Amino acid sequence: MLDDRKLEVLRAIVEDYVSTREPVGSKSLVDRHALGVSSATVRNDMAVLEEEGFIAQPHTSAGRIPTDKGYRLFVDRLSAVRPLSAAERRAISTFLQGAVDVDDVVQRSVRTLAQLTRQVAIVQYPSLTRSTVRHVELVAIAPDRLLVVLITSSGRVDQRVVDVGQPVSEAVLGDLRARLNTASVGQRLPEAATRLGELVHDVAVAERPVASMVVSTLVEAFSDERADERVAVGGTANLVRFGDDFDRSVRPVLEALEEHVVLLTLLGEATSPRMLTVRIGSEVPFEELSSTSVVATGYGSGEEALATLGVVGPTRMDYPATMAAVRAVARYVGRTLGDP
Amino acid sequence: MLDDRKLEVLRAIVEDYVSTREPVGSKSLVDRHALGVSSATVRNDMAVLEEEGFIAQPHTSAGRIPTDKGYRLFVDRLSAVRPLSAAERRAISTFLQGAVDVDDVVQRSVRTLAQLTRQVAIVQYPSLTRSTVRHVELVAIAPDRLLVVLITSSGRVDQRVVDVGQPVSEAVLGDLRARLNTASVGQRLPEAATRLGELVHDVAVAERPVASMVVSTLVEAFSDERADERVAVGGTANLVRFGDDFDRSVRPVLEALEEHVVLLTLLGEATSPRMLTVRIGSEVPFEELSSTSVVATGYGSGEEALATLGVVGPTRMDYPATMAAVRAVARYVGRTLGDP
DNA sequence: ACTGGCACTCAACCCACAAGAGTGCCAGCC
DNA sequence: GGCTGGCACTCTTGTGGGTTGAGTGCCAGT
Repeated sequence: MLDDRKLEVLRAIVEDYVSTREPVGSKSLVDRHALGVSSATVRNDMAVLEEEGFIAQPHTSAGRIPTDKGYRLFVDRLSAVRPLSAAERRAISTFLQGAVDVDDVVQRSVRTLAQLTRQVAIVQYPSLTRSTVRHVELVAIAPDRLLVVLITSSGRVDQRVVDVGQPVSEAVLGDLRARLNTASVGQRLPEAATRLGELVHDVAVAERPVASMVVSTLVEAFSDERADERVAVGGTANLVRFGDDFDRSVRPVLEALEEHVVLLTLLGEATSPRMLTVRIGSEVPFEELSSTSVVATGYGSGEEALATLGVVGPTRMDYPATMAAVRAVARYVGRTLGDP
Repeated sequence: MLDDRKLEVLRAIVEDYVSTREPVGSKSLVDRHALGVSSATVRNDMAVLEEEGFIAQPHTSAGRIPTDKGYRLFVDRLSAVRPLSAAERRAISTFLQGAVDVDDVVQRSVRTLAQLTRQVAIVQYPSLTRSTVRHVELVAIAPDRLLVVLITSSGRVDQRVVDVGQPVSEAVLGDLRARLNTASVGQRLPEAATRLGELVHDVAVAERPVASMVVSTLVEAFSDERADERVAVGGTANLVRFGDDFDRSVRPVLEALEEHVVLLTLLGEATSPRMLTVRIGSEVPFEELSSTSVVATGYGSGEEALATLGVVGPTRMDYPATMAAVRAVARYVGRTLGDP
């Protein structure tokens, strides 16, 4: 049904439409791509492609534009993974080089990604639940009040005050501190949580209430969802491009992008750093964003993702370039943030 | 030169132009405002106002629109401070009611302000240098390494590790901790810095190096500029309004608003919570924003400002309403964040 | 000092027409 | 059977001209 040439025609249409932003006709197609056949033949192929739903015409006697289904086929089977230019690589690494802390890394990543893809970039802060415990600290700020400090591998610091209800001696505190650290340091937060839970039983009965309160505070800090939800957005100016139907629908898109929930849903479940998620047009789970596409991937040092990043742009985007950029930035960020 | 009626005419022009977004002519003016004179008279007045540079015509035989100078006069002398409606007040207070921490307050303020004014809202995080010290904590994480924790009145927590180069006994640590707290708690950060500086001389010679290192770490934390620079932006979707010349220039504005430096400059030196800064069109210190106006004010509990917030919108904005909204939100935020 | 009236200007709108790009289809060719 | 050239047809886009109407400036009159 779809022989090689028809696929080739589809690819040519996608490429031309992406670069010119105008419906592409059979004539200009054969001019720009050495297809080896006449425009009439291409027209026939296009008729088939249209019947199959891969392309459409905005109105009779205009050129064709790819449908979401067409882009999907293009992304899945027709696009080569275009490697980044050396200049682009250099840009990424120098941009991220100077970062001083997690916040800075994320900010710079957003910028880099937005500039590279000329689209809206979204970067999720490293997820607490995926990072590991680096250090736990206990401080008595009053005889019966403790300051609990949690430092994670991603560099985030969280601290809370606990009223333990009974005075705690320095010795008990030191013992508890040591136990907490040996049990949790180096662990993923969820595992650390279970380890800490078991730990309570090993403590002398007299100190058990204290230990249990401290542990539950820590566990609460582990699963603090707010930290998980932090997201940085950049390059929204790229939404506005001259001469674009996308242009009229900028407002809803901007509005959607101010909703944290939307951003998080867009990035989706953190995929493995090796995988790239591409959602095209109607595949994007928001009505307002149905004329946009989302390219996202997880980042992290190991196999599993620390968090997710990606870009949002018009369905008519340069997928190979965008995918390459997203993947490259994710790799660099993963390296930078992975195990500092 | 400018008698009362001419001022009245200017005010009518500003109000009509703001609400209709179309150049306003003499005829429609006399229709909508009971000026008590004929359109011909108004025409004469308008000719004078134009000569003086308060209004201009986009092209011959069109209505007049206010110039920046016209808006300036309007803001300075012609606009009454329109009090907020009860509903608006309620909206603000319920919006800010549920906030759980500083981050949350700021996020909610941005949203509230953006919705209320239908413009782009900017809220600066409470400035470290303007808040006070609530608590200082020292923790030995190794014999010669200390964790220094600083908690400020705005709820921000900052901690750093210091290598003091010599072992520190628990007794010395306790002494130092007590001295640090009595010297600094309740002080503004800059004053606290000087107090701490003096404190070093009172310490026994043997511990002076340690004290000095801890103090300099704290002082560094005080003046950490990054914390000062945090700014939240919201309501960018409001930039896009149908049928608007502003519409074409959205891109540069969006770009400008992604620059932290720009945002901070726009908010300007934190003014007293009682003062409202209005910068109109060309008065805004950025070329790209010369068709926008900025309304900003400081917020805080006392006389002096904790930080600044404001909105950015088209020069053709409803100044009285915007100013009232900015002032009201600032007041609520100041109350919420001032002395929690 | 204000008003009514009048001539003038100019953007905006409408309409009609031509140009151009693109299509679909068919008959013919290899 | 698949490809091509040709042709009639469609529909958007651009252009020119005429009209409309809001708005102005000015002047003579109250």
